[in-house]
Amino acid sequence: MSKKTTIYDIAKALDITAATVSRALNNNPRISADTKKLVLDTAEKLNYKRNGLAAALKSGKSNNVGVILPFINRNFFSTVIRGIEEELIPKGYHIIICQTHEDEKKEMETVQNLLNAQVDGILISLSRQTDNIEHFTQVLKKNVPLIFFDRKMDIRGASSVTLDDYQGAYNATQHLIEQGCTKIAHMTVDPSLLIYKNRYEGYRNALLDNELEVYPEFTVNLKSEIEAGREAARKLMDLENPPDAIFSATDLGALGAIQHLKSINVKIPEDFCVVGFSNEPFTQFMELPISSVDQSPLLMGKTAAKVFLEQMDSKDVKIQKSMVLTPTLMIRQSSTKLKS
Amino acid sequence: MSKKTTIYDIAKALDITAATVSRALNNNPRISADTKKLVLDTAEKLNYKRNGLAAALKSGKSNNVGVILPFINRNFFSTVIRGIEEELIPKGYHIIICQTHEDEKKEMETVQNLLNAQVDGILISLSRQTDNIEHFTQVLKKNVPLIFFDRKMDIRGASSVTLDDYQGAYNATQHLIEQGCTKIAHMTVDPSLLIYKNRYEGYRNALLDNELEVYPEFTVNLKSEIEAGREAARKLMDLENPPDAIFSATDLGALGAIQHLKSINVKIPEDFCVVGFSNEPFTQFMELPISSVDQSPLLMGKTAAKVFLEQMDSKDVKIQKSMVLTPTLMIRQSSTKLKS
DNA sequence: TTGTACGCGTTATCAG
DNA sequence: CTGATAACGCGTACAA
Repeated sequence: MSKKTTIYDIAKALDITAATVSRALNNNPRISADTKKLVLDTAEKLNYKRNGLAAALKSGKSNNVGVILPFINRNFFSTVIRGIEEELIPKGYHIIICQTHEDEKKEMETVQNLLNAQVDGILISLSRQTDNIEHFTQVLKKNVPLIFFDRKMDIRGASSVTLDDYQGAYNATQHLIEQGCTKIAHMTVDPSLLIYKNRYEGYRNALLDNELEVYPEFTVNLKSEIEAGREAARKLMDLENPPDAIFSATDLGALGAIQHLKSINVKIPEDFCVVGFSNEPFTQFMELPISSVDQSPLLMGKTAAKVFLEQMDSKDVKIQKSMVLTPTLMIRQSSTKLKS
Repeated sequence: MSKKTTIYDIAKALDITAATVSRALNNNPRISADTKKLVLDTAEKLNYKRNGLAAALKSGKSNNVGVILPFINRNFFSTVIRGIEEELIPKGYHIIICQTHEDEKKEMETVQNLLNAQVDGILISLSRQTDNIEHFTQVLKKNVPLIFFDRKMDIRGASSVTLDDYQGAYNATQHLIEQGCTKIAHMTVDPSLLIYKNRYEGYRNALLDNELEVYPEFTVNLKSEIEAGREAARKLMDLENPPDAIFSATDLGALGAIQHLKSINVKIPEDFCVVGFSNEPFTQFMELPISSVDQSPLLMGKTAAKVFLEQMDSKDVKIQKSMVLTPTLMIRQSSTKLKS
């Protein structure tokens, strides 16, 4: 089981001091090429492995960053993570991933845990809108970079990388209008979350800009689940004056709606168009591929990571950056009434 | 920005020694209830936060465990992670997640990184079968618990939690036979990976046990992608004597096959049955729901975590545990020829 | 029950 | 260019 070899061991072997070894190992200029090579060689020989913890304790830099998000098992989020990894791992960082399951209390605990673990930064997608920002101010007080992605909160000192949800929704709605739809319904989730509020606004303003009426009964709340989508569609179609299109703020909602519509023999896209949001993979390979708004999750992750790196590079100067990515509408069969 | 408060600060405030504070904070029995309460109170008052790094360095326990897997953005794996989290986070552990993207070199690097970061254990799902086990023996030499899940490797000292892939495949094939299918093809991925080998064996033995012939040309390799599934199905159906059913080792493969079959107007399930493997969510909500073998990912994650905890609890005694979970066949429309 | 003293492995600041 | 020495913050024998 042989005790781990430390820089002290290799110092003894070379009859020099640990300080010199440390310098050799860390590309410190104040060392001769000869001894450096000597150190490196015997380090190899003794199978030396640097103890990250000790270095972290001393330098105050753990090389860990925390990523907090609602769920990991959703393509959007897991792809964001991938983006973050692609930027940060090559720089020697480790990613600690924590799921909140949309639980605010868990979010606060998690932030505390990560701070205690001395992470170098926190990238977070909010679990839900909350008045409580105490845990975030604590992060900032400790001078730990805090970057929101997708679901943000406006806090002095915190950066953010988000999608232009308003624009995405506007484009989707505009597209439906161009397909000839005039009675467009909207399925949203939790309007207290900024992203859903913005999607609603985009929907609403697209209608207004086209001089279409905004019927309150055409906007329904639902959870992001298929059953809820089915149920919501049922309600909409039971209206006296039912819609002829749905712009859903989630893909699963759109899928549920389509399932219900098919069950009552509504023809899509001929008589009814549907657009979802998130561009989850399944939207492509359904029998009836579903139009959806892509959120560039990979880019979002990479961008958030880069913002973090910037903050690290200039920790003295306080930077606060808000970046907004442009969404892309993926037009598929579910909303292709006109063949141009 | 106020420097972080340490146990020294709170010791000074109470005019006692840091050692006492430490004891109070760690439920050490050798302390009076009075001073303990006093310490806890002023710790609260001074907003003390324990420095995990320092504790880790001293105790040799980082409270971090590494989870290494091929991809995070696949329902199976992300759900395993969720299972691991549910067991380990309440115990105060942090989860460091690393993706290998099926790259063996990256896997080896990752293992090294995690060891240098002094993780308390490593849970891993192999990227691909490899002859090189050096990185694993290093883990074991350092007496760090190593637990394989799903994709394992037999190494002395390492534990594993896997699915009974053989049984899953056997059941799926048996089910197809019971539906009246006699010419059953199999789509596999990388036969060098144990899981796929076992699935093949299960398929094969189910045929043999039912006195059906095993045609070599009925087994095709593919990557786990839709296009590959389509392509493979095309090849199979172009045979002189084409199959009347497919048992695919992946769900995406099954989906691709179904897409091709539909495109050439083969009726499913009347004239052709398909079963996949993994029970990915999309299999349920396709227009034609796809039968699939469920792998109990949540349970697998929880079990792997529990095995890890056992190892930690008795680090002196070497435990090596191999657990095998039983798969469940989810029968859906794609293979329901007979209505019983 | 509490204090003393030291070490975990590394890095940084001095001198020399 | 290199050596000695002091931290980083905490835990724990040992002694009192």
